[in-house]
Amino acid sequence: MARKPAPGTRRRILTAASRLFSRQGVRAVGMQQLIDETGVGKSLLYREFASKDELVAAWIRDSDEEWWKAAAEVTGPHQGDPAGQILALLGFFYESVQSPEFYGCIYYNTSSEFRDPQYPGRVESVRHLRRLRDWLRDLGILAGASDAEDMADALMLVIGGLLNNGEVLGADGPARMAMPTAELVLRQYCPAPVGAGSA
Amino acid sequence: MARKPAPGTRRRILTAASRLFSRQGVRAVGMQQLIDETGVGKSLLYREFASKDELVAAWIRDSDEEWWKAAAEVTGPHQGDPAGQILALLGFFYESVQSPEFYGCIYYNTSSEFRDPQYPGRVESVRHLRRLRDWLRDLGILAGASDAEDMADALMLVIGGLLNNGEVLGADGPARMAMPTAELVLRQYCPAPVGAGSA
DNA sequence: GTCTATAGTGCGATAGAC
DNA sequence: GTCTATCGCACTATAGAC
Repeated sequence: MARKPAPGTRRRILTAASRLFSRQGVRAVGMQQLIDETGVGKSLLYREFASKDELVAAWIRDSDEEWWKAAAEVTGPHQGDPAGQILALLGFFYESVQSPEFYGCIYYNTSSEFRDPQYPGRVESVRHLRRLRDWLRDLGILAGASDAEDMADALMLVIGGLLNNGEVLGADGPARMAMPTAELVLRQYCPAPVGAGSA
Repeated sequence: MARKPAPGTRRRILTAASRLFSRQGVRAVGMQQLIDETGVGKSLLYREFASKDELVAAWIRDSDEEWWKAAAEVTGPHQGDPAGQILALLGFFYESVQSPEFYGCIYYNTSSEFRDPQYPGRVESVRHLRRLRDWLRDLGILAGASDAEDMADALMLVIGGLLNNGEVLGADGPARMAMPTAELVLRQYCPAPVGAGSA
């Protein structure tokens, strides 16, 4: 009889791709490298992912999915306190920047590596960032922000600055001001953002 | 006697390199493309720049130099008003993001494309961003900021967020909040940042 | 394995200043 | 014509996608 297809091959490729792409960047990693790392054959790799472009897109989609799960875990304990959820989210970002495993935000980085708006990995990256922005807006509405759209965009500025400066200048560069700056933005737009009594 | 060396060759290569690298990213542009665009011969190109890495570093250095000239012009009219200089600088960033010629910040982008801390183009990029941060700190001191280091880092967050979100999400995304957010930061740290009378 | 593209080298031909 | 900067092309070797 024929050999059964090994389960989890796709997952294994995705895991290796994630490690290599996020560390070294997409363009710096060849398909051969994926093959060497996973031990998977070329034919199988190309059966799972028709092209490198498609693999990149699948990696971004997969990371996006994982990210939302992690974000839900982080904000879960602050159910019913949208401002607290926003701060918890920022704290989550800040932690990830401090990790030795942080090599920059894959959504910003992949967009920066591929400028063609049609490039699948960029399309997925942009989608992720838009979703994040919209989530912040929704939380802003729940928190009673005077202008949730403005607040969401201002917070995206802080997040983008945190992630990108964190990669280039390190966690003790501008990144260290992410939490205070996010709180400043939150105070600007929300009636009683955090456990702050009026002065 | 002999043929004179054509003047401005190096400049011409640098100009073409700047156009292509900033638009498409460094890794996406081949040396052959530079040769085609400039009409320069391969041997001459490699005489001016011993390697692509060196060309990239020279391009970043050159752009850095140009940037500081432009920044001086922008802040010049606000001599003696350091808070005004900071706002003018932020306005300058915001304008560049709105330009149709904006393809993202070359310093953040190049750092994101090359993760090796030793890569010359990254070294130059990091240097540029550090200088910018230090300049903001110096302006903060002149403006009487309560904590100029914190303020400089917070402003770097806004700038990084502006430039990177501007490239990915467009000038009417989070980028539009750059000026209000910078003003918010400035008000937080400076006694009388802009023409703001106490309420 | 195949085919393409890349960085980088080197040489002969040519263009131009004297 | 002489001399040289520069171009254009052929070439290697490596790495890439598929």
